Amino acid sequence: MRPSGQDALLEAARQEFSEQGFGSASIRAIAQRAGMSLSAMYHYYSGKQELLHAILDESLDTYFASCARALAQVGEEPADRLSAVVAATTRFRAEHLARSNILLSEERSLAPERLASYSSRHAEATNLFRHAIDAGVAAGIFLTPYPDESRRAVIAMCNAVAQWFRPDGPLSLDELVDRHVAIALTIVEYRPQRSWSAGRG
Amino acid sequence: MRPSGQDALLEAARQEFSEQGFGSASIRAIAQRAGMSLSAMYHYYSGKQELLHAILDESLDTYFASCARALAQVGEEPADRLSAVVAATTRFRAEHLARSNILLSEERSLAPERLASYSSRHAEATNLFRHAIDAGVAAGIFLTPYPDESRRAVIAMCNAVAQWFRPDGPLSLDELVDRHVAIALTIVEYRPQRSWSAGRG
DNA sequence: TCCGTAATTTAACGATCGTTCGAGTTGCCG
DNA sequence: CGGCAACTCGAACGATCGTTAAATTACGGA
Repeated sequence: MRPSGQDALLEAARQEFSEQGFGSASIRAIAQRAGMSLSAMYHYYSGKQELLHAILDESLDTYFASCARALAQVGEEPADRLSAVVAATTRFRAEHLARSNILLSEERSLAPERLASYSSRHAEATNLFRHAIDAGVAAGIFLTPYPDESRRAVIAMCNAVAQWFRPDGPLSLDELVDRHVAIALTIVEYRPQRSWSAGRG
Repeated sequence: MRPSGQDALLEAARQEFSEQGFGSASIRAIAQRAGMSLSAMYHYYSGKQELLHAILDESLDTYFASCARALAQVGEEPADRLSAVVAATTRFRAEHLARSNILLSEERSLAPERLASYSSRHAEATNLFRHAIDAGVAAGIFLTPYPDESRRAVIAMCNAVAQWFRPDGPLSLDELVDRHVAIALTIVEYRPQRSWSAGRG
């Protein structure tokens, strides 16, 4: 069976917002792309803004779930946690190009009331990187003198995937993820220690 | 004396396009911001598209001039050339936030006819990084196993500056440039050699 | 069967958009 | 002074925008 009205609508809106930008996208084009009339759309969402809000919310849910799944499979070692977050973020950017493009460029189109909650969740995502990197620096296994700039560099590397990656490109996603993890560990200047668990206290 | 009509118009358009996005920006708001009537604007530019084209063109001119100036002050050593390009790009992003935001997000708003020439110049900018990095890898002083992904990571780090940097922030621009250069050399895994000039041939 | 709710339709509203037109003003050059 | 070009203006055009209203169909439970 084909996707229900809601799903088809969100998918159509994702494509339009991602391709044209929120301001240039037309809700008539979205409805047509979803195979329904303009008014049918208003039965599900009360307007263009709520459509954007729904997309951003659902996209963040998907992203956080992906990060949580990756983090659940590793221990407390900062290198493993950073690797997990880098891998999850790179994979999300590549597998959800439209979602990522909207997340990364349409924050300005959010109504002021909704911007606060979005910014809060955005900061929460940044903290996933921050905690892993700061923990590694504190433990002496990440030698970078610039934890903040390193974090921004790692995040920027992952985010940029949404701008250039194409599924049919020469590089497989699995290979890209491995390379991004390696580069991220290079950026923070990861130097493994013999025993992590014994190093505490 | 205050800026002439053209300059005031371009500055106003930069602000509006950067804040609202090309699609959402109104040429009426731009004209008002520039202190002239709507029709006066059409005396200088034949439409919204040409306004965007003029901004992108002038921004790229400024960027390339900045890169050329930086490269003219260094020799042929790949590390120096990469450092120069990273410094010039980081500085440009920070000093021209509006220009950078438009350059990095409004390519999709360009008319198809003009997109070709823009993409060509954009690729030329990428090549500044590519040549420096590939030369270093070929010379054996950049040890990164992933020159392409390293290049994308370095460029992404520089580009991201336009999204978070604020002139009144805690970090001075000079200090940020130094850190970005250091991180870029870390990403490509720069290992200095005793004598570069003797290593040729 | 009847009722109520969901789902979907066509039509239209007011607003704003990019663009154009025609006339008016300014200022320089001969 | 006359005239031409650069410049500026208010008003309007047609199109499209987001949104709303009224009316009709589909359908599940009492």
